[in-house]
Amino acid sequence: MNIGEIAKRAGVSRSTVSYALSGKRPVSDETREKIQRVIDDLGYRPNASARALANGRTSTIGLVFPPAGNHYTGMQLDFIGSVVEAAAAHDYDVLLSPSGVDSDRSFQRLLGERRVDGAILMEIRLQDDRVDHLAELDFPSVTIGRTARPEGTWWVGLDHTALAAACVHHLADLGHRRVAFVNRPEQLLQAGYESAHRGLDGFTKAAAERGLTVRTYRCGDDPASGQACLEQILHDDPATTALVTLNEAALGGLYRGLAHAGRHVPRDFSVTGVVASRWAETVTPQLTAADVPAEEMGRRAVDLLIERLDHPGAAPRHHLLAPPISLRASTGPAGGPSFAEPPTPVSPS
Amino acid sequence: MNIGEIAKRAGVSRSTVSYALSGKRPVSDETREKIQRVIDDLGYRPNASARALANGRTSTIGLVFPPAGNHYTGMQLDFIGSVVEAAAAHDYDVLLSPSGVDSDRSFQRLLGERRVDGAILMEIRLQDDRVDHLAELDFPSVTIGRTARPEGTWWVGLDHTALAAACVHHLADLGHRRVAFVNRPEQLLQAGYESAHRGLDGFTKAAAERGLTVRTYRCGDDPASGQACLEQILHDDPATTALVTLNEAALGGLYRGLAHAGRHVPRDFSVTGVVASRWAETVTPQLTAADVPAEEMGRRAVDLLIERLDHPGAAPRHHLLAPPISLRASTGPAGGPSFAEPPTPVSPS
DNA sequence: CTCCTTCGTCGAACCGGTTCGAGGGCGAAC
DNA sequence: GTTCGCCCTCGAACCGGTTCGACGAAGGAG
Repeated sequence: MNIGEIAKRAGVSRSTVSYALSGKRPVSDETREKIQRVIDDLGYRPNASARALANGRTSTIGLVFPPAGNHYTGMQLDFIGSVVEAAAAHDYDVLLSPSGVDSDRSFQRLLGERRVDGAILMEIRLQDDRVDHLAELDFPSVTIGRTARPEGTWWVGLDHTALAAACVHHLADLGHRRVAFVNRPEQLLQAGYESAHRGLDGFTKAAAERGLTVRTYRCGDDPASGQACLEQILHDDPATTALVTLNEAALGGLYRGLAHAGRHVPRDFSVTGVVASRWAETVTPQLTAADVPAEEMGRRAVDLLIERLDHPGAAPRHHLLAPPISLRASTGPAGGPSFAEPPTPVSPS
Repeated sequence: MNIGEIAKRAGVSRSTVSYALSGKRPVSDETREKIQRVIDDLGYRPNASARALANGRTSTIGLVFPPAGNHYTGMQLDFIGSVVEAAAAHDYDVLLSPSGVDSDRSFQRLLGERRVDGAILMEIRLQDDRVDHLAELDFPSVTIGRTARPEGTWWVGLDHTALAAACVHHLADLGHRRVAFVNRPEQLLQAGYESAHRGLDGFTKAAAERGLTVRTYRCGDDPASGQACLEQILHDDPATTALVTLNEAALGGLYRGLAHAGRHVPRDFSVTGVVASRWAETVTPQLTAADVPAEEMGRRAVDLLIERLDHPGAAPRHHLLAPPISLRASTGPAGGPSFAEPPTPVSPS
């Protein structure tokens, strides 16, 4: 079931079969039909490894996955799904690489062994050895996120600074004066994760601009940490009336902490942040948030990579996205109705 | 930077370099060290395509992903993560295939073009053309889930029948008599999804055994559908006091619907089901549920596949898992404390 | 009737590894 | 001093495609 077999049965040479399939040289109608008939009969498909060896391209892109052991968030799933889908539309496969540690084994596999034509990197750090390494090699790649100095590289990113600032302004406009910020875990900040740092910057600057009193927290990527973090917030400053979070996975715990503390959302306490819409709509009340357009980002990353592969030497391009805040049900005016309404038999969740 | 270059610089033949690397024939210490030095200097790594072509194995396994366009659930992410991680431990890469439609394009790519040595399939149906097709070809594969007749095949599965029954018994033991079942979407049932059918079976039989009054529902995989479904349940039978769900993605909506209807969980209404622990712990109150051990299932699937690849002709093996119900906070006795306790100022979420 | 194109096809080389059979060098046994 | 055997290394063939140069047949121009 290889090309020689097809050639033999069709009574032509191997090269003719190849040309009939690729169309790179003219083949007579008669011959082409004869070959096609044999191929259909036998269900022949050319061997991907042989093809990759011959023309130097694997038709596969690598998706460098955050290090395993972390808790994966829903956002990451959305990235993966959209990347796979977009790649399929361009006839590319996606190879998953659980890399993260710099130039580790699986990273070497992808590049050194030429398993992929290009790569998409997730979970970018401000200083990122992987990105530097790829740039040095001039290996075709696109990052989802950007380093401290993204000039001259290919990337798709979110304007975390602006998004966090927008959250602050939203809360300030509602009259909130004492606001907490719930960031990603300590270890991710130390590792230099882009979203955590840029989000914190945007929050801090906007809060200073509006003269807010703020406290910032780092919080583990799980509900239990979220709950603990919220208790800490209310312990440190019981007068806090709102929070901004980048921590999707802790969200359920933050809500639970508020419920346990007897703070009703949004009457007594407002919550907002930067979260994938799927999650924002899962919690009750639904979260007012800057929706991370994960699906669009994945798709755009693939499109950029394909462009880079098809046009080597093209000028670097990027997309910086800043989705608007979707108003849902988790924010309200500071102070709330302050019992102007009767304490109706509220239905707790 | 190919094997010939290494050979030339080390002053040996290409085959000697190959043997030095693979160890399949003895090579003198002196020669081996000389070769190793050159390899280290140049950072040489053998080309994966060439190697795959020569020895017929790609060191890659395919993960056949549910069709895109579906909403991905957290459970799927856990499967993917654990499969990638387990595969890396065996020095295999993972190629993602967004297949699902029977014998479609990307399925053909994986098998026909020999991109992978074996495959792991997710989202199995009771009658599954993909599984039949692979069995016919005797292509090494393992399914996460099992068909109606899994005898003689390799799989890792969950005993959905037993799990749903355990949920029913748990509720019946607490005194609930009118219970609803919230299944996956209509279209997945029609497609024959295993979990939806076996879960429904287990629920129905156990409910009959315990003499419960039940209603069953199909519900879209998103919060909005969950909320609508809950409204329907209370509309159809306001005396319903509990529900069992297989629908992770709708869970947030079910909770929201209960809150809107003024039913407190678990005082007025109990909720349980089969859900990944990560989600069960995210909602408030935390869900009493049979935790799907997604991480373990992914790992076992890889282990089985590797075993099958390493020992062609080995007797088919499988793992049927039935994790116990984790008691959390979403179920309670039917009728509840019925205001024996004072209506404390409950904190609504 | 020749000469020159054009068209369609073929054979051979190549991509970068692996593997098999053979052979050179050397020490031990006779 | 042969002969045998072992250890190590080499050359060649092969995996299954792609691609280049060449060549024969047919057709048009002179």
